[in-house]
Amino acid sequence: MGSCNTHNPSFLMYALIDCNNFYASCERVFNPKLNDKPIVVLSNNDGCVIARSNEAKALGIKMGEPAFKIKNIIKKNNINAFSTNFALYGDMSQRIMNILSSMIPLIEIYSIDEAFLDLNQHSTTQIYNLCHIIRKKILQGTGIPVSIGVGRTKTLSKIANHISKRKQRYGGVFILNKKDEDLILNEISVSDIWGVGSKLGMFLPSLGINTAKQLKYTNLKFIRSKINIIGEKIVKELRGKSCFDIENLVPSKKSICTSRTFGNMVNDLNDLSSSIAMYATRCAEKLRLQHSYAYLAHVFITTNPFREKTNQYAQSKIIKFPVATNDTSEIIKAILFALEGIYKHGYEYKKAGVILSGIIQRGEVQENLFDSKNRFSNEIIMGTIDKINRKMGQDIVRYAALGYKKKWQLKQQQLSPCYTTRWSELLTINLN
DNA sequence: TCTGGGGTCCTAGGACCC
DNA sequence: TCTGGGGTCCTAGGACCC
Repeated sequence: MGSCNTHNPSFLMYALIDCNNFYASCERVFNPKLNDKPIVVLSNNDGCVIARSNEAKALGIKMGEPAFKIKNIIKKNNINAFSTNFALYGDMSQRIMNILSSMIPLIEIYSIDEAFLDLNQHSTTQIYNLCHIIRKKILQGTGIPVSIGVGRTKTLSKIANHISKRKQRYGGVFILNKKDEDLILNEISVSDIWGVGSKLGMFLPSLGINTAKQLKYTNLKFIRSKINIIGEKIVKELRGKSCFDIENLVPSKKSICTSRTFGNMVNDLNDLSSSIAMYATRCAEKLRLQHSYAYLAHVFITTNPFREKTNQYAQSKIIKFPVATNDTSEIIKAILFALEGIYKHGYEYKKAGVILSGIIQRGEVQENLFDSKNRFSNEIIMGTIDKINRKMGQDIVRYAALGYKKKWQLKQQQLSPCYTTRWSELLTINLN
């Protein structure tokens, strides 16, 4: 944890580039009929709204709203609803990040649709021109519109981005210069600051702090005592002292989770076991992908908390491996054993998951004197399975515990084709 | 009426992000 | 009837040690 950079020359600038309504825009790229039409993208099981086009926002559809509650609005306004297509969004994201990397030496891929850029080598005029070129290149190369905000710290660049996205007149690029900061921060509500969530968004106003400008001029020690060290860093960032650096190296994950809400209620232990075995398999794959090992595995099951009238049950268990592992069969075995311990007959289960933690790198694995496993040959087997499955398709080679009948499978009734990642689903254009 | 002090490590839970 | 998924960091408090 580095301390804040107190020598932050005024020419040092950060940019935040953010794709506009990313998932909705991805759907649009391959289906131009959707231009100017309202679009929503739904979470797994077509459950909640997780992305909206501007037109859908204008119709009053809220983020996170359950789909069944807005069925009528969707029908009445001919809103195009899509199931999530992460293969498509992930691939589009990669293309955008590749374009950025080719133009800017230091970038941080912050999320699937956002990146921070280090622009410290550039003057304000250069930055302005560069940002417009970036927008144009991404639009030409991928069809995705983006907004760019520039400021003296990451937090200020987030605020600048907020403005560029909401005020059409800036043409998608807003540069927050030092002299204008107080004026702009005065217009920003504390709850719109990066790092201020729902709880702080209510708490800060109770202290009389309503705008970003008010927070900026609040005493540091006061904030430290009332909130925590992150609160203090946010204030410093608002003052132009950079506390959050550009992180251009992708750190390996410290925890790996695979969990799903089921398409249908599940009450049978066998069905639960096959789903859990599948999640353990995905987790182990992710673990091997970053060449790490885990010594803790966590399994959890829960009934549907929204169904208040039915009996509720939620339980979890953590298993500690004698030697850190990334072997799918070993993880499945441990997880299924733990599941038997927490499973209770007579409940309708709605969600289950597996989390791996205690993650370490290859060289850090402590061997155990009483270890009976042949870890060397297991690694070769895992590597081979990964290779085959990557080439031939997920779960072509699978453990028997996964089964084939999937009562718990997702509902995805509005899935768009994988235009960019599956040969059979490439877009075809009729030239007659 | 009184019950040491200080350090480290670990973990559960909360808040935040997209 | 129908309500997502995958992460990170911080803190408080307990266990343990000297």
